[in-house]
Amino acid sequence: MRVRVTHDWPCSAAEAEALQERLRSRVRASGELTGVRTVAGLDVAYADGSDDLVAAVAVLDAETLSPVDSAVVPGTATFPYVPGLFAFRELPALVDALERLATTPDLLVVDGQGIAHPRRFGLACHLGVLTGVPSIGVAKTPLGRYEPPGPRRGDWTPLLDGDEVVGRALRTQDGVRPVFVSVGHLVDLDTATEQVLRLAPRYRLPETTRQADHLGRAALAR
DNA sequence: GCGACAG
DNA sequence: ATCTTGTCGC
Repeated sequence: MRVRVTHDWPCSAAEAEALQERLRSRVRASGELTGVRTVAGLDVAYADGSDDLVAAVAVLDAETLSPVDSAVVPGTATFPYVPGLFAFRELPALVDALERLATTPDLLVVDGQGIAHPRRFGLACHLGVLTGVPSIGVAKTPLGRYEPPGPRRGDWTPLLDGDEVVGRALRTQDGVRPVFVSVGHLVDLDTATEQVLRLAPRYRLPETTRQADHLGRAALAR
């Protein structure tokens, strides 16, 4: 698929924050996603503690969850890890990987936050805006506060930043820790929740994320 | 002001 | 993110 990078790469934390403030206005946190045929999972694996990394994208059939396309590319993180600016570590390699895809997925499922971010512009929003493809963030740990949801698959509670609802703590399987779902771009929170549940019929994390994770690890081992 | 803080 | 032992369950 083709990705339109519409901005210069920031060279400092201040520039990166300013870019997030600028791009956040392009985010559309609504939409119901009719006719989703394929879903992409995006993940990055790191070589030990270094900045060498592998970006992996796994595209699955939305119905059967079987693989239909994938891309795995090596890269290097140029930004230090700073919560809030996390996207700038993984973005370049993930964009490379997306560009090597033979197809254009109908939905992006990103390992990290979307709107649930100090400036409402997490990695999932950034990728959604750059691609114009609907995106959602599924994080393993929250950036905001939440009360534990009920114990059953499908139970959820709001994820809060102050008094603002920025996402949901969602139980994807009975008795497992919740995942943290937030809107990336061109979808509403109900739809995002519904998609994550559909993509996680058996395990805590969506099948898209798991597939991408496996691809990345396998590439690191070589 | 201080602490907490996606991967 | 990544590093680990043991343990539980299909």
